[in-house]
Amino acid sequence: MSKCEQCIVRQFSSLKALNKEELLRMAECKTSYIIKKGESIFEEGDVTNGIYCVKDGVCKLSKLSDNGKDQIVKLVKPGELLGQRSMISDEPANLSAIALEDMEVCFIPRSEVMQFFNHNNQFSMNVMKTICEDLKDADDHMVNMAQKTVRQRLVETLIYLEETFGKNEDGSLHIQLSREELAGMIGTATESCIRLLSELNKSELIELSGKKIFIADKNKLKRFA
Amino acid sequence: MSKCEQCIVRQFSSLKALNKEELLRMAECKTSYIIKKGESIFEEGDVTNGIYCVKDGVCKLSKLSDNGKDQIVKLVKPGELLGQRSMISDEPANLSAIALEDMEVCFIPRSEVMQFFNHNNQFSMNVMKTICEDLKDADDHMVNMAQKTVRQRLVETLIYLEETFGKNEDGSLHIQLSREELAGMIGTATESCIRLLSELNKSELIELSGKKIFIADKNKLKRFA
DNA sequence: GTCAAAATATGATATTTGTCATACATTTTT
DNA sequence: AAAAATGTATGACAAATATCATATTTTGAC
Repeated sequence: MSKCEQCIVRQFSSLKALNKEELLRMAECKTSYIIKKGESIFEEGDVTNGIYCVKDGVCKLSKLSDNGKDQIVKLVKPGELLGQRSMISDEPANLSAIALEDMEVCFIPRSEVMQFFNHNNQFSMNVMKTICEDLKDADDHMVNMAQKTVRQRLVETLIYLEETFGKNEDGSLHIQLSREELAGMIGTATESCIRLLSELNKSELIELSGKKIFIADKNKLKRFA
Repeated sequence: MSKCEQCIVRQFSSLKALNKEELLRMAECKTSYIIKKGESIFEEGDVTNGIYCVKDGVCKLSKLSDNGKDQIVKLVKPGELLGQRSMISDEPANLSAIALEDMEVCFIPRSEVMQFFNHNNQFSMNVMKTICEDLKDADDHMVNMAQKTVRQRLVETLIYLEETFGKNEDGSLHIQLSREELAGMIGTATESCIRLLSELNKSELIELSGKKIFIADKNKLKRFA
């Protein structure tokens, strides 16, 4: 059983507020999982009974809409926690968490987290601030979905992906999304997404090479949105 | 200065967890305001320095999009609190709160609320659960904006308005929104909103009479969405 | 490596939605 | 009451987007 004390990603989440004793307790009760690309950590409606700490890899949080399409609500990267809202609301998951890459996650049972939550004020404050940030992001995201064109959303998403997940050595977006997933992020049909990418490519704002996407001129792209 | 102890709407918000002593303290430091229809309680970017408790009247929480249109994110009714997220994040307001009817609200300074927050566990838990609920609603709302047609969103919004704010004696929706505001809720152009209302009217699913909107057959309307 | 399956790309077309113009109705001001 | 301002309604049209069909390319299984 690996020690939570030495886990680097802990520093990036609410868990950074835990003291030595709490970290030892957590190390004892946590369970580590390897999640392969495409597999789910939990799905909409699941009773999770705890939170997950993402140690490595990125996952999508998505929700199946009535029209049968999956809308991606958020991407989650190492250091972030999953299932905090469900834990506090004491409700089943509202979103599915599916790995976009191979992942390493740790599960911490609800009972344990609630102990920290009730006895460590800094920890609970951290969790609350995270949820507040999520709420702000969700509101802003909602306004974008309602008011911006698909092209604007695509451009902004591409820039977000580069700024959040970085580039490979060759300059291409590090995070790999299928066209269908990218469409699911911006809320459009897969074909429309592909068509617009093609168009941006022809305008030389981005470059496509197989699955790889290069942002040729970020500032020009931003202005174009 | 009116007594918070006797305020009925308190029962509907996180404030229900406060004890007698806390209510007395709150009664002493709160400020009551009358807000006229159309006036704002606070606007995007304002530093609020406290929360508002809605005693009477309904307001909209909206955000100005880059395209110059106001997107309505949420409607807030008596018993609900405003500005909780900003208080916890310690950030300026992300949304504007504008009265849709004449309102009565009480302002409770941040310092006071934080006292309750830090010393009354039930209160802070209530606040957190409210924010978690808002987050869930925002995520769901976002998926709807991204995946549903304008017609679907209009139909669902009309049903939501009836179920949440009720009907007048004559059967018309109790809450009065301008066409522009209704368009701002569903995220579409005012003309499109008007046109679709017209269409629903011709299909005899709703009835229009001046500003009044009657839902003729709710089940049929639901199925139609 | 070969084949089948899946993902990506593109064309043709239908549908939805936005924009602009204008008419009509209602409310407010004078 | 008249005039102005605002809100609502509708037509004509343009633009954006979805859908369906069909290539083409890539990936994965064998």
